[in-house]
Amino acid sequence: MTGTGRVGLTTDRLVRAGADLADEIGFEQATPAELARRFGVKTASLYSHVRNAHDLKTRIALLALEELADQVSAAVAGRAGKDALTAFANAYRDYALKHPGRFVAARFRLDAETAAASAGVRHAQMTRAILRGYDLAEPHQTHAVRLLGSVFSGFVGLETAGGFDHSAPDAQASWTEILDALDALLRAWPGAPASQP
Amino acid sequence: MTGTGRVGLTTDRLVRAGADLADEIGFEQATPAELARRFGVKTASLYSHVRNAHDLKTRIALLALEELADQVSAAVAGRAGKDALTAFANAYRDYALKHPGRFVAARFRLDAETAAASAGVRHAQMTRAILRGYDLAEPHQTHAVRLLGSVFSGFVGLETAGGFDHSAPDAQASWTEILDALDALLRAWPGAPASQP
DNA sequence: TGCATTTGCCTAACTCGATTAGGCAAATTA
DNA sequence: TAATTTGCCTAATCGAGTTAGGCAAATGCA
Repeated sequence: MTGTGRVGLTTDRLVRAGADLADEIGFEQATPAELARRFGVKTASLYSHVRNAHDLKTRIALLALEELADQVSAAVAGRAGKDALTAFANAYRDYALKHPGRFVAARFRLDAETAAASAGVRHAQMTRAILRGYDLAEPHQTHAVRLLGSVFSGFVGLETAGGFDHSAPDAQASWTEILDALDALLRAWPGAPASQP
Repeated sequence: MTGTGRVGLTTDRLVRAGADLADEIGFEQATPAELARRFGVKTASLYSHVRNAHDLKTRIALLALEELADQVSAAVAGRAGKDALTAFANAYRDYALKHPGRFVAARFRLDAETAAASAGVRHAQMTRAILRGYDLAEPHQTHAVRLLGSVFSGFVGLETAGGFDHSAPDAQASWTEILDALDALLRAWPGAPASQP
């Protein structure tokens, strides 16, 4: 803002500020131009730290995936069964509600190799870990993993998009009951043996 | 493309072409500039038919919602119970896979009044109609509606984003089993009375 | 401490998309 | 055929993204 010499730009600072920006004004609006404005710097100055606009978004996405994986991982640690399921789901949803821009970023389309090196794989691993508390053999386990991913991403996506805004009851009530339902479903997954020794 | 006089632009033709464009190159890339190029026309010429870029996207979204509601409604007609559930889900998913750009458009954030006047309300009604075949009193019914919406939108969203691309088994297998699971879940929704006269 | 080198941000310049205002010719109507 | 409407164009502005090259501050080294 003040025209004072160097501001101390860094790829990392840009990405972090970009993520904050995304939370404030939306991931799509988190552009190099706006970011430069925030730093009191000319847009061109960003280009020594970030390759281009797409690169910036990719880095924000990777940061969000990382943060989200950390939160979920911390929440799930030491829990099992429904307890773990709930902790996972709530950590995921809470992150999305607290960081809507980052959440959108986490769903940004990454090219295959970037995705493979991202924290997205930790998400998959953690989802699978949740199912350790239930009795699901393959391929049922994979199907269940995908169901959980679908429900979480779908519900939170709809919620953050305002999909539940103009109807009762509030989203929280549905969320709680849906987690109960998912737990019941996982314990009695059709086609999988009910473990009854 | 040929500089021949008038091309016959219409709001309707623009929106329809815009939807096709979205399916080909992505909803975000379905811009006035690209659309004008397709019609062999200057960008400025679109502005007598469409207010601006946002208006264009809104209209594409409304078209997609309408089409999707029509497809789903046709598929569900005359069916009940699991049959209806499956028909609904498959119509929804098939539409998304065949029209990825339109599907993204259907999830475009509309302002409240536009949304209220859109075919989005038909979607909500139809989802609720599915549950007629199951025995769910309020508020369970609403929670179940939201679960279904979450699963469908979540699964298809992940699938079209390539989320299931690099793992076995294929998405279709999971989809089928997830529908089985949802049916079972709806028939034994926790907290709701199992209708056993 | 002084100099050389790196490096960070700037200016300048270009391209392209969105948008508005106003013009001219084709289509429509009478 | 004359009058009017209407459709697409030209011209022009603004802002975003991006690249190339410059100058000064920071840093490294003697």
